[in-house]
Amino acid sequence: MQFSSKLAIATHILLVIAEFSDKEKITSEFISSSTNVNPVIIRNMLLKLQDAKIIQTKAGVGGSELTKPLNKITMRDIFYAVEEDKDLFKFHANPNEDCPVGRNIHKLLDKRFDNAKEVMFDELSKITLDQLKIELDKLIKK
Amino acid sequence: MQFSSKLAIATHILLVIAEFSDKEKITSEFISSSTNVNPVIIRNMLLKLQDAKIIQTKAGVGGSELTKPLNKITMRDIFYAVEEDKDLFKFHANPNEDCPVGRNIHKLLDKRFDNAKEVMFDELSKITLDQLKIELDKLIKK
DNA sequence: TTTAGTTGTAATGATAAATATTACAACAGA
DNA sequence: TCTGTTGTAATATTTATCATTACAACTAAA
Repeated sequence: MQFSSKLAIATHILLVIAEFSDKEKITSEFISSSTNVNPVIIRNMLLKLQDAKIIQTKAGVGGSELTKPLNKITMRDIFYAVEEDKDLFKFHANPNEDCPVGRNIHKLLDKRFDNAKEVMFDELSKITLDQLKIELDKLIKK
Repeated sequence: MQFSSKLAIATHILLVIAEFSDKEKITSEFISSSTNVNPVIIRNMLLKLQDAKIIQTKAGVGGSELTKPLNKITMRDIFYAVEEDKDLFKFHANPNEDCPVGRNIHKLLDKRFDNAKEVMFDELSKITLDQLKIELDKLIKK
C-alpha cells in the first residue's frame, strides 16, 4: 500500500552523479555501492533516466552524466522517468453492476482519486535537484 | 507501486450501508456480493471501521450501521481506518553510510515525502460521504 | 433450549508486484 | 586484442495483497 522505492533510488542516483561526476566515472557499480541496490536494477533505471533525457550514459566505456541544469530537474520528472503512470489507488476488480453502488463506484471515485494524485505531484514538482544538492552540500560540510 | 484497493472497497462498503441499511440488514455476505470481494475480507474491514467508530456491527444477529452523520465521515478518515499509516514512498533498505549521499538521503527526502503525502490527504479530507451519497443518488435516479 | 444465520478470527493458499541474481553479447577505448 | 562497462534477457527470491477454508462465539427467534 505504498509506492516502490524507485523514486528514492533514482533521486539517490542523480545526486551521486551531481556530486561526483566531475571527479570520478559514475558506473552502475559505483552507484550500486552507494545505494546498496543491485547493479542491474541501477542499469535499468539509468536507461529510463536516459529515455527521459535527464542523463546520458556512455556505453562501452561507462559513466553517466546529467544533461540538464539541476534546477530543471524536479522530483516529478524523476518519478515519471522511473515509474509507470498508474492510478494512485487501486480498485476492487469486479464491483457488481447489478447493484447501484457497484455500478457507480468508479464514477464517484475516479476523478476524486485523480485529483488527490494531482496535488501530490504538484508538490513533487516544486522540489528540484538543485535544492536537494544545496541542502546536501550543507550537510556534508558539517 | 500504488495503494491497495482498501480505500475504494471501504468507501463502497460505507455507501452500501448509507444507501440500504434502513431497508435491509447489511451483512458481510450482502456487501460481498455488491463489491465482489471475499466476505472474510469484508468482515475484517468492518472490524477496522468499527475500531474507528465509523460503524457498528451486531455480532451474532448481523448487520452494520453508520454511527455518525455522513458529513462527518471523510475519505481521509476511511483511509486511516482501513490502511496502516505507512510512508507514501518506500526507500531502498541500506544506503551506504560511508557515502555522503547514502548517509544523507533520508534527511533530504523524508520531510519532502511527508509533505507530499500531507497535501494528498488534505485533499481526501475534503471529500465527505455525504457528498458521495448525494452524487450517487443523482446517478441512480437517472 | 435448540436452531439458524452471522460475526470474529486464525490459518493457509494463491496471485501479483518488487527486487535480486546470473549470464552474456555488444560496445568503446587503451 | 584486452579490459571494463553497458544493455538486456531470463530466472529466482521476497514481499504484499487478496482469497479461501474452517470453526468457535454470539444473538435472536422458533
